[in-house]
Amino acid sequence: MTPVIQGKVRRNDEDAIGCGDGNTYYRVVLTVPARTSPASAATSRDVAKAANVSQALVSRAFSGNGRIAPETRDRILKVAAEIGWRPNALAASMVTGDAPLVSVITTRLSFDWRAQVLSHLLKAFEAWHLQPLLFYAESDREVDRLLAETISWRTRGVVVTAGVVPEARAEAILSRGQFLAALNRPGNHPEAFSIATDNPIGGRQAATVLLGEGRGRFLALAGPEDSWASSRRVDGFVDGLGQAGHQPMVWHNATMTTEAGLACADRLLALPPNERPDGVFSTNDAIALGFIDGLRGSGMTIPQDLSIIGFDNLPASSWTPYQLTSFEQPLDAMVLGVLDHIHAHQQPEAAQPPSAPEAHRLGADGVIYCAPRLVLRQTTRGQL
Amino acid sequence: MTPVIQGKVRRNDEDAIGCGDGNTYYRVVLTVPARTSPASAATSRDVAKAANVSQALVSRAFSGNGRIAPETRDRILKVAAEIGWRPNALAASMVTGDAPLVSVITTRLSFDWRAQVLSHLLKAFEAWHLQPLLFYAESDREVDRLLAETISWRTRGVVVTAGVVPEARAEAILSRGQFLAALNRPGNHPEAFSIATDNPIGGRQAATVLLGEGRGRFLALAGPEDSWASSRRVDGFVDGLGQAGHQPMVWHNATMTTEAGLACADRLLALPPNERPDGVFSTNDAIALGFIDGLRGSGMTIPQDLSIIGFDNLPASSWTPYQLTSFEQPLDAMVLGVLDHIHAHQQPEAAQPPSAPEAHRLGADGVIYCAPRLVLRQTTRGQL
DNA sequence: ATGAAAGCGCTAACAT
DNA sequence: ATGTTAGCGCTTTCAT
Repeated sequence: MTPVIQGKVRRNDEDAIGCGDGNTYYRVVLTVPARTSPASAATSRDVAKAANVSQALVSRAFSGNGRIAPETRDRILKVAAEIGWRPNALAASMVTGDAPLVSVITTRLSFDWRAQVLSHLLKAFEAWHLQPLLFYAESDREVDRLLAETISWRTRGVVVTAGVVPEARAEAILSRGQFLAALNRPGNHPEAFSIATDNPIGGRQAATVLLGEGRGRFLALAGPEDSWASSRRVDGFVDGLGQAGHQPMVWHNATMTTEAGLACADRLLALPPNERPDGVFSTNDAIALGFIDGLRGSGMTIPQDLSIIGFDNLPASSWTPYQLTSFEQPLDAMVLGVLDHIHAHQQPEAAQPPSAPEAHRLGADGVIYCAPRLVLRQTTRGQL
Repeated sequence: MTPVIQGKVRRNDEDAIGCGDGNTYYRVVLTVPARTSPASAATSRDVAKAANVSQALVSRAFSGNGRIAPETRDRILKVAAEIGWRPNALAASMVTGDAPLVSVITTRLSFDWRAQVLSHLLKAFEAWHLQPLLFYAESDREVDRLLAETISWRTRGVVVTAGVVPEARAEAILSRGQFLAALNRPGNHPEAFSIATDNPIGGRQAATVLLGEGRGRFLALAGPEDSWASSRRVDGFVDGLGQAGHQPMVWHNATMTTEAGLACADRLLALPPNERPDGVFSTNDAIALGFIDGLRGSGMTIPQDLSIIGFDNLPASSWTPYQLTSFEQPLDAMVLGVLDHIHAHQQPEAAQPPSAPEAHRLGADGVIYCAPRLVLRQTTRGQL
């Protein structure tokens, strides 16, 4: 079949746009005629009629619940396929009071860890026949509103990967029997599930590495002060250094981007050489990568003059010009943990220990902390 | 409120895991008691009872359809908020035969263009109060199956950002009145909406730039042969060079990753110096970035010995060590186009010209092509 | 301005 | 093994 546009194309010559590429573009309006028959959606009743059975049998043919003769089943399935009918999951959820739907709160998928999180989550949901309904928060302030909108869809629960969960909202969600799973942030409720990278440990390990190199002036490149993960990483770093009698400078950044990293490099270079830190821990890789770029051409060399450790282990961190020592977040373990929780929520009787194979500890705040994995590269010279 | 875990923590000492970080991790099993009341979900009837009105009024209070006294409305809204009730969108869709749901087919969100696409789409949906239901395809082979699963949810239509849409499937979707929007791929049906980057134009422009520099030996770093976008970019490149009497080598790669780019660099370096291409067009930035890294330390300098142009304009392409000349895909225009189509689909009578401000042309294949934007950086020395 | 009642497309309990 | 029936929680006529 050759796809042929059968609509009318309206081309306004006054809308011609030259692009300097030797081509002329037009604003084009394509009008495709609507289908003659608005396709009144088929129902199980239509299938039943066509297969000469009762409507209930159609339901049974697809669900597998209740008795049905195999040959009847096959006939129904064949007829349904011809008509192009599948059970309406929305209608089914009316009756059963449950749809295999999960709400997911996410935010801008920039060049960072978030896209990876979402990707892993989506893959896991697909594997478990859970349908993710996405709620996009442009800023953290919108998260609570989205959490509220979530309830219109009567999903099994909500996975939060952005912003903070207000206590009252957590209670509201849990009290209607939904699960609440917070990824890399506190759940703010005793019954919420929360799993996160062990940020303080990462910070402490970073301190250990830098101290082991004999560094003496330390700097933490942090995110916003209200960023939970970043703050915890700094806490651990401060802690680890403190035990050795050191204390780092902490530079906060409004955004955790490469641009912020470049600015931090400028700030460092503005210091008198003898006051410049030589042991830097960045609470994410994006800042660290920008920082490294900002130091290029300044005469400062890594790791001779300065060591730097990042967090996230982005793909770019292993690229030739960076070779950034970093922490890999235990993404698989965390996603596994979330799915374990969802299953346990669905079948409380069959509750089994979480299958996450990674090491983890339970914090006093109810958060399950999974250890990050240190990936040593060329921006440090130490061994653990 | 201090979050206090009230469940029992079971700690198996035999599961102790040392991590070499001075901490000991345990596999921890946390048992939180189930809520005493399984929270039988509230319904509009509960709200009605509490507000001393009929159930129908509750519906009117929220929908705004039908007459209702303002004070009654306020009372109902207040009561509903106390109870924590919101209209069940699934139930509503039963009656109205329509839910503000959109299916989105996506795939692995790796370090590439896809995360950006999804991010923009999600943001647009949020702005238009459309709820995206995500379908994740680990490989292109799964796309058709997901397309079929899509129909269980009676969404308004489906946006495809991965894989190919079989003609029969397109027809099945469209025949039930759903829209079908393909992003950066053909819709394979006259009534499907398809919008894509003008890949051939990009390829041709790349040729123009490289020819303008006086390059004489050309190479295209391509993706798999069945990649629609990559192939069209190569087509344009071959075309543009052909008009000047040149012909490039074309190296196909199974994956369009930095790793593939590194391998291509090795392949180039294995050629005798006088046979090496000096004008390279990569059909995506990831390959180009890997290629640049692969050339480091080889003695070949960019853009003296060799120019390279990528496609996608990834964030990393503007980083100091790369400064890659590239094409920015007209993402905003494409997403806008998709949303225009969805609106037109919903209200055919109010059909209005697409609001995408970018230049675009209508291909003979029914695809709306939006011009990419050339971003000149340091891996080329030419001017357009 | 409000209420009563029908019914969306299904599943599940019950009857045959 | 199959059919009949009663809803699920809403929106929407239609009455009052």
